[in-house]
Amino acid sequence: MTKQTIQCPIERTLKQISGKWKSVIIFRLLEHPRCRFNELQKLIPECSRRMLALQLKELEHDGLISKTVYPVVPPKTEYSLTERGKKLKPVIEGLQEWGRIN
Amino acid sequence: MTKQTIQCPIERTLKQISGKWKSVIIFRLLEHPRCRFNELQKLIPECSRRMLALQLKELEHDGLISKTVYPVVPPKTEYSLTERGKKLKPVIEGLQEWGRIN
DNA sequence: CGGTATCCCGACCGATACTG
DNA sequence: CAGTATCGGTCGGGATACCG
Repeated sequence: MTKQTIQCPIERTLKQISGKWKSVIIFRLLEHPRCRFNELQKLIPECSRRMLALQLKELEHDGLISKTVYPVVPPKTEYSLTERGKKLKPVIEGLQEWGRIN
Repeated sequence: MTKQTIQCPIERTLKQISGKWKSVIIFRLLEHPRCRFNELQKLIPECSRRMLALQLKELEHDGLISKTVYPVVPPKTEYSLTERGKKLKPVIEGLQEWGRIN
């Protein structure tokens, strides 16, 4: 879990999106709503299965994404952004844009 | 120095602003241009002198802030945002705003 | 398929002391 | 005033193996 020593809003936000893969996961989920675990893996190949699971868990805990588990065999899950998570769109795009031109 | 394994623009940006105190330093410099070392310390009291120096050095290295050293005794330095750093304003404000209402 | 469990190393960061 | 040096603890995250 994220270490918590939050002072100001900007840090609150960064804590929630600055895990190693979180921002990329959110970014991917913005373009690909409702992704399965393996789909996310393919979209972010450098991220290990372990880390993907960890980051997804934290994002879910922070209420940025939600997880749907279908009780089937083999297992099937789907991840999507919550309303709260979707509100990050302009922020994520701002980060993306600044990084692109700088 | 920041570990570098950059894939996409959004991560480039986060690498540069998500050090423990970087975002706050930038935020402070947006409202208080041209800050001395001790002034920043007072603005961010929870940040140790050591960490402040480290973070400032990385921000300078990444071209987000610039440092002016006045050759006087006792020493006097001033930190301010570069043009590149100032362009982060909307991004930082976006982070701030999202954190404030969420 | 969608995860956990375990081991382990290096980066991050606090505390403290020293310096030009 | 504006830093640097050193030590040491914590923890993020990689590699690998296992599971329902």
